Amino acid sequence: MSHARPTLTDVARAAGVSVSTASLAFSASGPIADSTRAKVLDAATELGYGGPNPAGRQLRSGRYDIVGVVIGDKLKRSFRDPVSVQVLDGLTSALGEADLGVLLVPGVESYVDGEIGVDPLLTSAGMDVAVLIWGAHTSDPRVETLRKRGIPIVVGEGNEVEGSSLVEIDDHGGVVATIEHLTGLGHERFVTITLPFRMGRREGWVDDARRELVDWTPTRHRLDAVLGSGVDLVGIYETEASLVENGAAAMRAILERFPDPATRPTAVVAQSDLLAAGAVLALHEAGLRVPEDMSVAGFDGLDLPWFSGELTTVIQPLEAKGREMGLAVRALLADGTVTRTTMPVELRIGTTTGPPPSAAAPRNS
Amino acid sequence: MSHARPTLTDVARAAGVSVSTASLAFSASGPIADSTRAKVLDAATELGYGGPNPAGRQLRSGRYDIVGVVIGDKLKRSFRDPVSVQVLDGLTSALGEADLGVLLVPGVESYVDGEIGVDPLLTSAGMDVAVLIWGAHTSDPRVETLRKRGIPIVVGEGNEVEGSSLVEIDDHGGVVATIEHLTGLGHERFVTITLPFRMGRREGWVDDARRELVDWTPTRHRLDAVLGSGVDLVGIYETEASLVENGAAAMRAILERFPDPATRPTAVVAQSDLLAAGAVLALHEAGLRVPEDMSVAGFDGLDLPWFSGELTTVIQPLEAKGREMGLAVRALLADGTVTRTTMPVELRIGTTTGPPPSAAAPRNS
DNA sequence: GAGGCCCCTCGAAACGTTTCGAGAGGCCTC
DNA sequence: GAGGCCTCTCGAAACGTTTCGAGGGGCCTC
Repeated sequence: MSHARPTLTDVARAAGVSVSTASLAFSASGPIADSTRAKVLDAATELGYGGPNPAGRQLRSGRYDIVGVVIGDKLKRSFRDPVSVQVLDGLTSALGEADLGVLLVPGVESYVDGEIGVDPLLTSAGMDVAVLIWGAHTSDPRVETLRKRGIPIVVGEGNEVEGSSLVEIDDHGGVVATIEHLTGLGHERFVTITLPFRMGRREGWVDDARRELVDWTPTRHRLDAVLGSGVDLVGIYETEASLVENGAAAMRAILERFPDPATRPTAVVAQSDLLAAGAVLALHEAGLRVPEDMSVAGFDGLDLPWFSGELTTVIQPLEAKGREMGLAVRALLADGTVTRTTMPVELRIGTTTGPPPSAAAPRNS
Repeated sequence: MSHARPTLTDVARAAGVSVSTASLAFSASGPIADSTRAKVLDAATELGYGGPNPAGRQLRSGRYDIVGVVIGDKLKRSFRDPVSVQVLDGLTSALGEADLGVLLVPGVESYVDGEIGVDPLLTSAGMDVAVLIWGAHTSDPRVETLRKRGIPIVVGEGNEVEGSSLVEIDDHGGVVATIEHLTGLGHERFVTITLPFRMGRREGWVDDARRELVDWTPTRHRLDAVLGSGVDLVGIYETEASLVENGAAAMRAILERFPDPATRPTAVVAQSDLLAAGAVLALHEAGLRVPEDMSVAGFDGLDLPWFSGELTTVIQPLEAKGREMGLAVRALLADGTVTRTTMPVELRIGTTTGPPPSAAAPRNS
């Protein structure tokens, strides 16, 4: 008796009220006299009652007040990436304001032979809405699972998924602005360093066949913007992860492939700031100057306190994007409103881009 | 009818079996003939049944299969800090392996006049165990709340909380090894840059009164190790957050307070790698060399790809610590076993520490 | 003083599942 | 051929809460 955890019924009995009244005292959702509430709360304290049992509440009300947040393929990668972290940050604060909890869900359990296993949490955990932070297509097995469970979805950076809310940024516009800035400076030969293409990651130069396999939306959008701009793109280097070391490795590969300064690409468009920063580091390592020998532009607008100089980059409102997703969740929860938002970006011109070397020191000198 | 979501009862009826048998087909926890299971599963697919309702399951079984992870005072800070991120990473993978979900819980809702408000999620969300990643004391209101709810606790880096599992690292040993390394090199005048002291954050030099107010366990352990080592500690600089910029600001304050190279401290013990890295950057900024003009040691063993050289630091097994917490959770869940673990650390001597300037260039030269 | 209205409290009915012990039926063994 | 055991299925009983409509009582107004 003293061992079993007290229930609302016990509290009600001790307070001398009905169970329904006791419930009201906690939920604050119905009319109740202050004196009655106090009586109930006192009885609760007396008995060591820790508040209504969530399971009971959830079952009866049909609400969990929990949002499942599906992050990249590995928790590790998502947490390491400041971009995801900032989005997550905006998202959690917007959800927290509505007293919604965030349940972390790994994206996929396994990736074997192209077969994607859905994480058990996605199939069994209680949640009112699911947020797919990084992309989804209609054929996505995760979408399939959620749809079957009747859980509404908010997608970040994905293809349009029927009946789901979508929040994305103007990737295309950002990259186009970058390219225009660079061509305006006189650049003619470009290389681009891309984010991972798809779940089956690899690192290296991209050929035509591989180019068709871009599956991850931001990668595709940003690559398409370069391809569509008509500039002379002499190479596409695909990375395994958006990290400094990957950017550095990419730059080393670029320098190795184009040893001759005369024919070397003069501008590098990296799809993320960390990749760009890594590229700059590798250039310095090789004794080259930025932007005198090569211009490097990034994407994200991260604040890199350790980076000397300032990256030319596309500032995307990461935290605001997260918040926007949170608002989309709340709209879905409030009245089922499906929304679609595109966040604007802004080109910031830093110290890592400048005129190409041929312009600064003409070939005939 | 076709509108309402089907329940297990509907599936059972459609499959021509009892509800309990249908339940067995999903839970895989009882004996059931393969043919029967197939029949149930087919009926489920037919009806578009997405699996057992979590609320029902939770209510009946009393298990949520969810672990509440309480992070620092602000989600933002935790996510920005690679240290937390790595711990979180290890924790989530260890929990994921047991199919336990991670519910993110902001530590406190508010901090006003020393009054700590507990986040509503802590009082109302369903969870089997709570993990306090960064510290707790017995009088902690969060501990109070959880105890009342009967939720077992795993604490990382905290005071011992009665009846809770604890996972910590050997802070003291790490700092002592650092100090010994530095005194061995001939250093005599030390400064230490500390992590935040407590929830009410401030930045600046620490006087005796403030020194009493250290509330955060790693900060206290590491500071006590310096104080107890008997070296000449000429200043304690407290930071507001463990970030590169805070370390740089601290170093600027140090250089300002000790303008004379002859009396300046020659060794800086920073309580984190980011602080140490920031300190090194600020030294370079001021035209000083590391370690020739000043030695800097950190703590954490982070991998900083952008840092030129290698930090002398104490390597703590962050991810392993997270995993260890996950194991503690599982032990608690399995049979209520309360554990207490101290993880070992290891001093790594890098390129940021060396003999003090007086030794390299004696005063009488 | 009576009628009406508002504020508060109450009882009953779900919400959908798992668990438990009982029991039916089939097969093996002696 | 009968007994026993094993495998599988079943029915009933919770699990603890919220919600809904009904209704009781007090106070204000006329």
